[in-house]
Parts: sequence; structure tokens; C-alpha cells
Amino acid sequence: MDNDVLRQAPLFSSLDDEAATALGGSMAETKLRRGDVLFHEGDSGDKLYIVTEGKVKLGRSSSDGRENLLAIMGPGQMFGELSLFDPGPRSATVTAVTDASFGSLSHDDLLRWLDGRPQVARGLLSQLASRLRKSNDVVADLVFSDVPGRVAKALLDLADRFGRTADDGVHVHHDLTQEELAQLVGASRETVNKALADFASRGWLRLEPRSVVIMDLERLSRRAR
Amino acid sequence: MDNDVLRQAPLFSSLDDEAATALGGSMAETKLRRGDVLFHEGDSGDKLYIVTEGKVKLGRSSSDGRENLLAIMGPGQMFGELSLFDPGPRSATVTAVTDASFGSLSHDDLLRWLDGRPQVARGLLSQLASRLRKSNDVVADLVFSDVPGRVAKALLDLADRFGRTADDGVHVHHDLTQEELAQLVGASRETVNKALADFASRGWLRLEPRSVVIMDLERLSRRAR
DNA sequence: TCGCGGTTGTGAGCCGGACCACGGCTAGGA
DNA sequence: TCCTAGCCGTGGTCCGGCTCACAACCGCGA
Repeated sequence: MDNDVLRQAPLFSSLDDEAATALGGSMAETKLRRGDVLFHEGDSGDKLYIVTEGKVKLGRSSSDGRENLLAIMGPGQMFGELSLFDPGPRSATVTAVTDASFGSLSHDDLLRWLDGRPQVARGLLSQLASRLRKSNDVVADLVFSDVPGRVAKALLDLADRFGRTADDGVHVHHDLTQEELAQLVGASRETVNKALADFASRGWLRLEPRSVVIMDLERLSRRAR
Repeated sequence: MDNDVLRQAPLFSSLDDEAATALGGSMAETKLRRGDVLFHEGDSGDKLYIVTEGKVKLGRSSSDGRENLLAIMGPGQMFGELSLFDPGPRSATVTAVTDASFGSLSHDDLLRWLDGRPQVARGLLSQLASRLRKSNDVVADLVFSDVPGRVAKALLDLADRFGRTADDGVHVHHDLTQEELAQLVGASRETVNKALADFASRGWLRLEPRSVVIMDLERLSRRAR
């Protein structure tokens, strides 16, 4: 396993080298191609995954087939922890949006790890707490903001995590289709497209396939609030 | 502190008597009257609270003053844990919906407790995981369901936690005004009122002030999905 | 007893955004 | 090289739900 990437994960950042190496040793590696599904909502399974390369989407679908994305996860981020501590089927489907690889850890291995190392438990708790805070923020956005506002916020979040600053703006290769972006903000593809077109016509950003270049972070942030 | 109520809290249910008594000993007690605020969104503070009596609402408000309720908490339920593990200001305002009392535990006391007792850490993790799962469900409902559907779901949840079954139906003294119910499901007071009136006219429930009697759980559940 | 603030019931009008229907564009496979 | 499948851009229509407006009601304190 690639220790450097593991160390990016908030969960492991506080571990000393020996501990990180030992934990890395008990992890298995998985690889996926764009579009491949790692597991489906409703599946059983108790593995925890950490993205080492690429991006995945966590999604759920309604009874009539519509989709909603809970999150996009990139290198260093962790998912699947719900099934570890709140037993039950997987609550979301995980699909690769780019070719991607992961380290995985089983329930048993992790629990063995937890008992001796209170700082790992502390790390997991703060990880979950921060996820919960974010999820509550998403709820507030759905209630308070309109679609353009939510699109702006999503772009800023993606820029924060995946953006590279250049002299013509922040390049964000989010790797999402507008359809996926729409599912992420809980809106229709058409409405999201119109919001993006509007932002572009104001000169706040430039659209590229599966990618945007943000030219005016300031105004975009204001629109997000 | 009242040990019996503490034992209802999932967090403490697995503790033996000695441990529960010891933890109870380090807790302080707080009481509030209906309408009183325990703390505001944005306040600093690192206390964890457990409701021993009554109900509270956790809410956040938008910049333009509108409100949104994240949850209603009753006896045995815990809140304020976010500030424990994800340092930062309180993310919601907590207000008493009925006269209420709480036990509280400080950050330091809890951490002292955590180190020696892996099963408490396990309990906290599963508590947070379950909260996260619920929060994700709320997001899905906001995206997929219409207002009557969300109202039905909220009533069923309240019935599950606070309802008493009698021969004329399940009596749910939720203690919420229709305004508060509306904030809980992310809709306007008027729309919620119309949804309730519609359910009542179909004979699924009977409306009473700050309370409902559910007469047809079956159909209400179907409407919720 | 009489207001009076907070709550509940209900109608009218308007608007954001979903849904539908295209047409153009691009990339990848035969 | 063309053909096809997925994307992307953009109009038109319609409807759920928000806002506004007002009336009835209930309990409570002066």
C-alpha cells in the first residue's frame, strides 16, 4: 500500500510511521475503471475504503429510479464507515467517476486496531462528526438556497478539493457530467445547465467538458450565499 | 443524576452499574422552560447533553431569518457531540419545546472516560454513524419526496418515538406548532397545514393542538414512501 | 369580562424549477 | 471514415409550493 496517500487521510495523519506502516500492511488494494460499481445500496458488507487515486461518487436512488449523489470522494477520503458502526446494509452505491484505486480494511481488522489506540478512535469520531456537520449543511442548503446557489456552492467545494490555481483562474477537473452535477445538488440537468451558462455569461467561469475554470471566485462565493 | 434515564441512552446502555453510576456522578444537571434557549448556533462550547426529560428542537437559521429544524430530541437522546470531536462553534441552536432537563458532560470528562473504555468509544461511533445515516435520509427525502410525503414521514417518526397506542389510534403529543413542524420538514406553514387537513379528511388521523392521533398507520406509511 | 398575542384554517396569485422536446456536438468503435 | 451514443445547450409548458392576505379560534392576563 502507498503510505504517503494513507497519511493524507485525516484518520491516519496522527499516527507514527511504525503504526501507519503496520496498518497499511493489513489493507487490501482494489482498482476500478470509470463507471464500475464498487458496491450497491442494499448490499451487505463491512469494509471501510480509503481512496488512494481517482474519484468516486456515493449515490442513492429512489423507488422510481431517480438518483441523488451524497458526495464525491477523492484521494485521502474514506467511505463505507457507516456499515462498520451502525450495522446494516450499505446505504449508498459507490461508482468510480474516474479510474480509481482504494485501500480497504475489514471490520475485524479495524476493531482490533481501535482497542489499543485511542487516538485512532478519536480520529474516526472527528471524521464522522465532520461528515455529519457537512450533511446538515447540505440539508440547510436544500431548504434555503435556490438551484444556482447550490450549483455555485458545489463548484466551490469541488474547487477547494480538486482545483489547481493557474493565472487564468482555478482549473477544476471535477470529472462529472452535468447530469451528475445535477444529481449532486438535487436538481434537474437542464436547470443546472442554465445556471452554469448564466455564470459563464457573467464571466465568472468558463465551461469545459467535465471541468470548469473559475475566473471570479469572489462573485461566485457571494452567489453561493 | 437519574441513572435510569441515562441507561436509556444507547451510549450508556452497555455499561455496567458501577460505570454508569460513576459517569452519572460527573454529570451536571440543567433545566429549561418551554421556549428557553440552551445555546445558540455560533456559540462556543464543548459540552455534550443528554435529555432526561422533555423535548428540545435543534435548529439553524438562514441569513434572512428563516428557520430549519434538524431534529427533535427526547429523553435518552444526546446532542452537542459535534463540538466535542469536530472543534468549532455550535452548529445549531437548541431550544426547549417543553419544559425539559438534561445531564451534561464536558469535553475533558468525556475524553478521560473514553481512553480507558473502548466500548464507550464504540457506542459514540455507532451513535454518530446512525445520526449520519438519518441525515442522509433527510437529504434524500428533500430531493425525492413532496411536502405531504415528508409530513407523513415526520409524523411516523414522531409517533415511533413519542406515540402511545390507544384503542382509537396512536396518540402523538409532539408538542410542536404547525410552524415548527413545517420548519422540520422544510416547507411553509400553510402547505403543511393543508397536507394535515387532507390526511384528516381522508380519516387517516385526527388533529389536536400540538398533537395528532393517527388512525390509519398503514395508509400514512404508504403516503410517506 | 374583554381584549390580545399566538395559533390554525383557507383562498388567490405567482414563480422557480421539473418535465418534455428538440438540435447540435464530440468521441469512440466498426 | 462514418455512425452511433452519450453529452450539452435551449426553448415551451405546466404544476407544486411559496407568499400574501384574512378570518376564526383559543387560552391567558389585566
